[in-house]
Amino acid sequence: MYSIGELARLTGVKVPTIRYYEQMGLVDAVERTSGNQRRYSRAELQRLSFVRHSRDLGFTIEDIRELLELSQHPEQSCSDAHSIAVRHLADTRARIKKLKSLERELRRLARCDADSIQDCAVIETLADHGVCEGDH
Amino acid sequence: MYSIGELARLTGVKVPTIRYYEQMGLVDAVERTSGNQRRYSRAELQRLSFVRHSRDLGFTIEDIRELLELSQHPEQSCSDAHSIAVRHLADTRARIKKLKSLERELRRLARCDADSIQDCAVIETLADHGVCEGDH
DNA sequence: ATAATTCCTCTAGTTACTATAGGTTCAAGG
DNA sequence: CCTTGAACCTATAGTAACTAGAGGAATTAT
Repeated sequence: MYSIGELARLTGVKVPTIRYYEQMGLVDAVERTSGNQRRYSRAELQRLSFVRHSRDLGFTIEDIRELLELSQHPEQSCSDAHSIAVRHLADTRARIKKLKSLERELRRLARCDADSIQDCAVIETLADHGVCEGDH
Repeated sequence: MYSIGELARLTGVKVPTIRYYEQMGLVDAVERTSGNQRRYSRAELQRLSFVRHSRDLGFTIEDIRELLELSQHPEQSCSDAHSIAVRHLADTRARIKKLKSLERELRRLARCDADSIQDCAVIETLADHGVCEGDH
C-alpha cells in the first residue's frame, strides 16, 4: 500500500496531478485510511504508470480514458486502440515537421551577432514572413 | 484602414484572437470609428503578422511581448532577443527529440494487427514502460 | 509527547484561446 | 432614404491540463 506521496515518487506524477487524475476518472477513487488518506495498491501504480506514459506520449486525457476503457474489455478488437494510435501518429509527424523547420530557423536566428536591434536577424525574421525558410 | 475582419483574413489570426491579443497588449488598442469599431493601419497589420509568426514558431505571449519591446528600442543590443531565441532553440531540440522517439513508438504501435486487446501492442506498450524503445 | 512532514479539501490561477449571448453598426440593394 | 443581413461590439464563461495557495487534520519520526 502506497500513500499518494509514494505513488507520486514512484511514477513521477505530482501529488496534485494524481488527485486531478482521480477527478478526471483516470485513476480510481481508492480506499482511504481511517484518517481519510488515500492508499494505493500495486494495480493502481500500474494504472497510473499507464496514464503517465500515455501523457508523455502526448495522448490527451480523453484518449487515455478510451484506451483504459479498451484495455478493460480485452474481448474487443484492438482496432479502436489502433486507430487512436494512428490518428496520433499523423499528428506527431506534423508536429515534427513543423518543429524541424522551426529549429532550422531558430538556428539561423541564434547566430545573430549584430550590435544593435536594427540589424538583428531575430526581429527581422519574425517581422518578415517572406524571409522564412520553412512552411510554418 | 482595415476592419478587424479584414485584418483577420489578411493575417490568418481569428477575430476573437485579435481582440484577445489587444487585451494582452500584443496589438495596440487602435482608433475606432464613430460607431466604436476598430480600424487598423498597415503598421498594425505588420505588427500582428509579427505576433502571428512568432506564435507559429512557438514563442509564448510573454516572449513576444519582450520581443516587441526590444524591436521598439532599436538602440539596444540585440543580445536579449538573441537569448530568447537561444533559449527557445534548446526547447525545440528537446521537443523534436521526444517526438521522434514517440514517432518510432507509434509507428510500431500502429502496425498492430492483433485480433483482440489481449495481444494489442498499443495497450501493452502503454502499460509497460520497459517495452519502450525511446527515452521519454 | 511533540514536532515535522505529509496529507486532506476547496478555491482560484495559469496559458492561449474559443464560444456564446445580447446588442449595435456598417454596407449594399431597392 | 430605408431596410436587411453581415460584421461588429462587450462581457462572461468554457476549454485542457494542470499548479498554487489557504487552512486544517493525520501520520511519522524523534
